[in-house]
Amino acid sequence: MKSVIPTSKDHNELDMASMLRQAGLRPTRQRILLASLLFGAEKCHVNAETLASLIAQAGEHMATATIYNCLHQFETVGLLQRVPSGDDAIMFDTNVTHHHHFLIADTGELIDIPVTDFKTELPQAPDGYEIESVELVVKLRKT
Amino acid sequence: MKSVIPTSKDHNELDMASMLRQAGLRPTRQRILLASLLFGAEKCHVNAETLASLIAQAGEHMATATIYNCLHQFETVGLLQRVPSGDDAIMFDTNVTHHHHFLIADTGELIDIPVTDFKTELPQAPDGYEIESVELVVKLRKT
DNA sequence: AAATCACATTAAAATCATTCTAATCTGCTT
DNA sequence: AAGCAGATTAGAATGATTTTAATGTGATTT
Repeated sequence: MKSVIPTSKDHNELDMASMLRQAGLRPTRQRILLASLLFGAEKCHVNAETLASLIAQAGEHMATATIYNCLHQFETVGLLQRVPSGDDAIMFDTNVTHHHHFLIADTGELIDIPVTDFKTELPQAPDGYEIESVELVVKLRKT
Repeated sequence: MKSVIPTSKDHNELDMASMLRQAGLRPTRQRILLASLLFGAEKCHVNAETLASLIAQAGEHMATATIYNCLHQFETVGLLQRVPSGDDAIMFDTNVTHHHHFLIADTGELIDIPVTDFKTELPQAPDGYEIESVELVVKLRKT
């Protein structure tokens, strides 16, 4: 017999489903799972591999292609932002506000820098072009 | 009978050989060829594929692994600098001075921005770390 | 100038992240 | 409940890069 009282898991899934719907994405089982993993906690910087581990840890399964599809769809609708990364895998950020990054040289770890932490005077865009985005990466090494 | 008068090609090769030696690299035939292609002209932004084409155009041949090896060695000794790139291939820059880049969104083309073109007030590095490098990428799209 | 040795180069296979394919499945509307 | 567009799937394909294990080559020593 299934309980009628919504559990916190159910509640979370409802949240994620409506978030997805608002973003114009059909709330499928796998998109809801990914959304829970990404937006439920405060995990900030992920790539496909990170997510695969989280999914496995949660005792679930998902095709690799689906993970990539969803990451790109989430990016397209503005739920995620692509970020520069030291290594070869594509990294995404759940923080979609305008901000920059510290990149720890030997680990590849990323740390957000709020834009308010410094000011930049931008160069002029060449004729025929306009500025789409500005990304600053400050690479750090241990002292 | 071999001429004793150095041709301009010979001259160039001598230049490249001593450049390599100064950098602590043995001036092998393939490193000299690559150096000529990279530092002889004003080609600025290259990847392994670009180089392979240039080599083919010059009527020469080189193993792919050698191209990658040399690119990494040139980077290690400071003859090249790695630069961020929109696509998946690793890009190198023959301009090793401190500067930033415009990245044309749809072509992936890079354009140097001299540091003098704008000022940046850097954020404080977290405790235990120091700033190794600062890279600003201004992404452009056609108006 | 021959011998030597560490380092380079090589072709081919291996790897790794990502994308494609073609078949099957599933939210959603009727 | 039926049908359809869109989603997911496993597995094959791709493309950049790295590894492997063998052979070749600069530089140094004899």
